[in-house]
Amino acid sequence: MLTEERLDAIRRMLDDHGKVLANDLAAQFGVSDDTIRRDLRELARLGHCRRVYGGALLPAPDIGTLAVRTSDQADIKARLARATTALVRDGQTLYIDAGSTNLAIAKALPKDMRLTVVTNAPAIATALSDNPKHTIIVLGGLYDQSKGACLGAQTIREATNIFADMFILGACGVDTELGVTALDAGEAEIKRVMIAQSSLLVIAATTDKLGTVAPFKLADAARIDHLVVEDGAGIEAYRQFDIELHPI
Amino acid sequence: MLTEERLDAIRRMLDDHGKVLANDLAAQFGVSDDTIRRDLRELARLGHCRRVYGGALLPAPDIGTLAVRTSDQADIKARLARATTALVRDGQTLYIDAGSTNLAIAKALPKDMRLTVVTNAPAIATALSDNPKHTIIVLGGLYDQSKGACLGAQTIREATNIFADMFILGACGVDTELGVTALDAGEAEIKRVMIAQSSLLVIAATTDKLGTVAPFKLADAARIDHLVVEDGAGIEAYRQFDIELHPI
DNA sequence: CGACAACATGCAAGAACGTGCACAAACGAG
DNA sequence: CTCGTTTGTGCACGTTCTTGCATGTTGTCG
Repeated sequence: MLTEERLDAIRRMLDDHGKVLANDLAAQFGVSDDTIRRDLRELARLGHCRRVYGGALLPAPDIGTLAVRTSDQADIKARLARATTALVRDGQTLYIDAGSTNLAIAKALPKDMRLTVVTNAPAIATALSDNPKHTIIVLGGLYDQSKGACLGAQTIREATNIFADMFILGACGVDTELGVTALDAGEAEIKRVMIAQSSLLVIAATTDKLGTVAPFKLADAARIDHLVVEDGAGIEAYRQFDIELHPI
Repeated sequence: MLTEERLDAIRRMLDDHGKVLANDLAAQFGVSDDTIRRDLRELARLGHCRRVYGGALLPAPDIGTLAVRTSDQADIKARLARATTALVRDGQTLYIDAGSTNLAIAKALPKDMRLTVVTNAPAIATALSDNPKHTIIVLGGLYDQSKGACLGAQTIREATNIFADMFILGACGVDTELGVTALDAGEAEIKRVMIAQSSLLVIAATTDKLGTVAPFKLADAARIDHLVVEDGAGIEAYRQFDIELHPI
């Protein structure tokens, strides 16, 4: 049997059953476990499966989805959230877009202030469900599962009617030279609108976002008003733009 | 059985019943208590459950009102959900409005069907985040914290543009004489629009909803196409309206 | 307080794994 | 045809992962 035939057969078995066991495959094809492991490694590399101890599964279950990202670096995000919510004043209207850091910020918003929160991330609306003093406006439209946010024309249309005191901009690249950037065209469009409709631009970012550049430009670095980041990560370079730095 | 399969099975049991017992799980999977405890620790670390003495519960505590209702009668709601999702066909467009039963239904939707789900409940959009074959449309607008849904003029305006094969109507009163009713005027308005825009009207209700009447009328009982309820609760009276009954 | 169940922790056995190497078959160039 | 190269495979080795058990600790209930 040719190697590629075997790989194809494994893929079919994965599609049929959702999982395969390395032992079974070795016995079934009459090859060693090592060969099967090599096959699974190759299939995983091509994104056709996800290796687990004992075999492989279809790559369907939530890898890299919001839940995982949320628990990632949870302590840092909580500290970023506390520092960011300190910038909020009673009575303000906030745009908050999607992202796990922004979700942490939403949860940390002071419950005793009257705030209006406008968001295109359903998870953020849900997180604010037990804050009776907050007015929450959801921007609807087509929901992008991987981003956890509503994107597209409908969402943008709704945003153009709402002006805010502050926009808490979610995960993206921040660079002194190339400014603030987003990974995705659809994501970028709604973020640009939110920037245009807000007085202050606030970014809370983990260190890995600093100095990185994504394809779609949102704004110059000078447009940023407040930057909340971990201390030490070469943040001094941002002072030249009159950005208020909040190291944690 | 692969470790990850076991973790997944535990998560499903948690979703269905709202709780799991370490002993039962060990017996059921044929592994030691220690292994189950390790699994529960891992699930708790990922935020999928909350460990308690003897087992684990759904992570209810911080989200307050909505979450309490969610874990309440979780067992019955999971059975209602399974019976309701059996009515869904590949390629259909569904309206799903807010409510803890509807959230359970959304989670139980078959992942292998291409569905378009339109909802005014952010929690339902979030729950469907890991279903890549589903198209999700969020109806935005002013978010009502106590209902967990977007209500009001903006939401209604968006709904008037979307027609669906089926509307899965959430918690309200159902009575043979006085029809389907809602507790709240704002809630009632959006529900009426969703009813008007849908071919089939489906209601999945716990027994306490049957025979109760709320102030705001949504539709006559005869408008209901499918009624999914617990068995025995005097459901025969609904047969006169040509409603398809699905006792569980 | 005492009995007992559930728990955390450390440890050891076995399974699964990655890596490096050797061998054989297939292949192309001379 | 012969030689060197490439590719696929199996084996040996050390490593990592999972699991169950033994230990001592903590929590629950009468």
